[in-house]
This record gives sequence, structure tokens and C-alpha cells, in this order.
Amino acid sequence: MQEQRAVTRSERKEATRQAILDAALVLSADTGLGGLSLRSVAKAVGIVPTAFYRHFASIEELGIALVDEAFASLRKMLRDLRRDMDVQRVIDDSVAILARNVRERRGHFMFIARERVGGLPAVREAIRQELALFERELATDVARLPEMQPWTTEDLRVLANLIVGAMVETAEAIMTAPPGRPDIEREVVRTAERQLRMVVIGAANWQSSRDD
Amino acid sequence: MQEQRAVTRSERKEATRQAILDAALVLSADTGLGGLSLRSVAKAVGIVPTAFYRHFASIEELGIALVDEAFASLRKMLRDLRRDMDVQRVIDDSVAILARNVRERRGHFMFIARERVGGLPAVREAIRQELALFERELATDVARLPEMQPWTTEDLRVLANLIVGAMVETAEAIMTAPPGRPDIEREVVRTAERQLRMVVIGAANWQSSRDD
DNA sequence: AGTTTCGGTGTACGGATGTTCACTGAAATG
DNA sequence: CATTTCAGTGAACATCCGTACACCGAAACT
Repeated sequence: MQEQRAVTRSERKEATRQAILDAALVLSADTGLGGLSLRSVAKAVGIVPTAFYRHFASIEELGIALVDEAFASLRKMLRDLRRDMDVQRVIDDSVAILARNVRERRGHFMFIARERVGGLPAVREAIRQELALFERELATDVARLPEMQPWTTEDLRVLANLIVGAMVETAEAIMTAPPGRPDIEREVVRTAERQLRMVVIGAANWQSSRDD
Repeated sequence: MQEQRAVTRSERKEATRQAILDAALVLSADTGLGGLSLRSVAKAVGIVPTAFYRHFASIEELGIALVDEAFASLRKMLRDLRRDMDVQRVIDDSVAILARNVRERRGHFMFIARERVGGLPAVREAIRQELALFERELATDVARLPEMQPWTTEDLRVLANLIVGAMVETAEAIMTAPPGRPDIEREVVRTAERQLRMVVIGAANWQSSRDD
């Protein structure tokens, strides 16, 4: 019965590396990355503590790997967002896409939100850089919309910063709600939609009032 | 020379209690409250570890006391903000007051921002409740402005939530900048002012567009 | 003046943690 | 087939942690 499965050594290594990342994501939800012990991760994965060092030199290095992994999925989200850049429906769609992604990758979002402000210094810095990059990408995407042509790059930067901030806050709000309560989440989503609408309308009017 | 100074026992107790709170605020900046050890606090204060229990039953209880202390100063800020509720200058003044308070009570703001998302569950919950209360107070204050009369209470809540969120984010941004750089802080303040202006103008227009 | 209260002391303990080191055995290499 | 590579093992260690316990001495109380 035993099909010949060619499990190479590097495949095995990658598998336990991923298992470490997954376990760390779950365990750090309770304690934060800083309060996460190398031994508890090893126990959860099913390896001996010292084997951890075959994959990461420290918990901090593990954290940076988790930042990379989390922002890889965030970038997928930005691709979805970029696809339907319709000015009429962009707000509702964006919030919906954000909500869906938070729901599906709750662990990653919780990790980023938590370590962004409270994490180990190196991890915190890595997140800030990724978030700043994310913000710049969003700004250039928005700049392509025809009605944004008169905007200065500085104003676009401010707007992108505001939108990313609102995203982070909305993600935090969704995360705060218990996982199995779609009604609460829907309320958060509705609030976020209204707020983003306030922001966009305000930006447009403030902009036009500056033109004259 | 030795003036008769009547240091009562309760005064002494209160003094070391305050010393514990101060030390905890400083030390938790590195590790977070969760990573703060009872022993390190005791050492910083100059008492023996077990003496800690004369004041707090646990680090968690210490954390909740710190939340109370931090929001006491936050409430003072709201009182300042309430004093000059002038519609023309409210945004610039609010941001200025926020910036000044963040500068003067940096430790408290850092503590709140950090533990709000990453802290021990009980501390996190205490912060959420205080922040929600703060938001409601702000909503009723804003509701008193004459031009806000047509607004529904629900819309006021959404607006207050947005403003508090922006405040938290701005405080985080100021904190992220190194303490001795007034130029960076001024840039953050300018960005925050523009963003709040976007929000308020947007809110007004969206509101009026709903009236008709 | 005698007694109680109570913040702070000092010792001691069991348990968890990060890291070291020498090792094993199977996959990879040649 | 002989050799090398390397993810994972297991014991040992020094260190830090929270907490229990008996104790002290001066302020507070009666």
C-alpha cells in the first residue's frame, strides 16, 4: 500500500519550519511574541527545544519571518483591491475585502496589530517598514485614478496614511469582536464604511476648496 | 537642622506605591507589561521582592492601577479640550493639545497604546472600557455644538469613534518619533491636522447630502 | 505604657527558561 | 558502497522567576 513518496530532506525541513511558524502564530496570541518561550513552541511542534535552532537563531528571528509571511498575504489583498478600482464602489468593496481577509487570516492580522506597537524592537521596526511600503503602494495606485490627477503627491501621501490607519483600526475592531459573531462584525464593517466615506468625501471637498 | 517632619505610615506606603507605578511605567517600555517581572520592579524601587505584595496582588493588578492613572491625566486633557470648543479652531487646538499631552505624559500614552492591543487580557479590557467611555464623553461634548444639532446620535457615535481612533493613531505616530526631534513631531502634527480636517469636512458634506 | 498593626526583610523552594555539548541515524553525495 | 551532511536527540547547566514562610521594628492605637 505504501506508495513511494519521495520526501526529500529539504522538504521535511521546510515542513517543520512551517509547523514552527504556525505554532508560534497560535501560541503568541496568548502571550505576545515577547512572552513566547522557545520551549513551548518546540513542544507544540513536537521537536526537542534545541532542534529549534536548526531553523531560527532566536524567537526574534522567528518573529521577523512571521512578519514576512503575514505581509505576503497582505500583498495578495492589495492585488484584489487593485483589481476593482472603481470610484463608485471602491469604499464598500475595499472594506468588504478587508473584512474577508481579516476573517480568513485572523492570526496574521492579530500578530501584526499586536507586535506593531508592543513587540520586540526589531520586529516592530520590520512591521513599520512593511506598512510604510504598503502605504506608498496604495498611494501610487490611488494616484492612477483620473479624478486624483490634480492632487499633489504630498496630499496623496496624507490620504494613503489615513486610509492605512483606518484599515489597521478596522482590522483591530474586527479582531476584538469574538470570532463567531458575524452580526458584530457587520456592525464594525458598516461603521468603517461610513467613516471611510466621510474621509473620501472630505478629502475631495477639501481638495477642491484648495484649488480655487 | 532636622525639622520635625511628620511622615505618617500611610504617607510612606503611598510613596512606595507611587514609586512602584513609576518604575513599572519605565521598565514596561522595554518588555511590555506581560514581560515585566515582579523582581525587576522591586529591585528598581529598592525593596525586596516579597514587599511588592503589600501593594499589589500581581503584576496584572499593577497594570490596572496604571490604566487608572493614565486615564486620569487623559481626562484632564479632555477638560482642556472642552474649554475651547470653537468650531473654527477646534481642529488645530485639539491636535495641539493632544501633541502637548503626548509630549508631557509620553510614558502613559506609550503604556496605553501598547497594552491596548498586546497587553494582558484584563488590562486590555480595562483600557477598552475607558476608551469607550472617553468616546461617549466626546460624543456628548460634540453634540452640544450648534451646527451638530441635525445629527443622529448614531452618526455622532461614528464620528466620535473616528476622532478617537485618529487620536490614538496620532499619539502612536508621535511616540514613534524619537523624543528629542520637534521637527518630526511637527510634521506628524501637520499630517494629523489635515486628516482631521478631511474627516470633519467630509462628515459635514456627507451629512448635508443626506439631509436632502 | 502596653499592645497591635503592618510595611519591609531574608531565606528557601520548585519550576521554567535559554543555551551548551556530544550524539545519532538516515538522507544526500560522489 | 563509502563518506559526508545535517535535522533532530537528550542530558546537563546556570539563571531567573513567583511565591510561601517566619521574622523584625517602628508607627499607630488603646
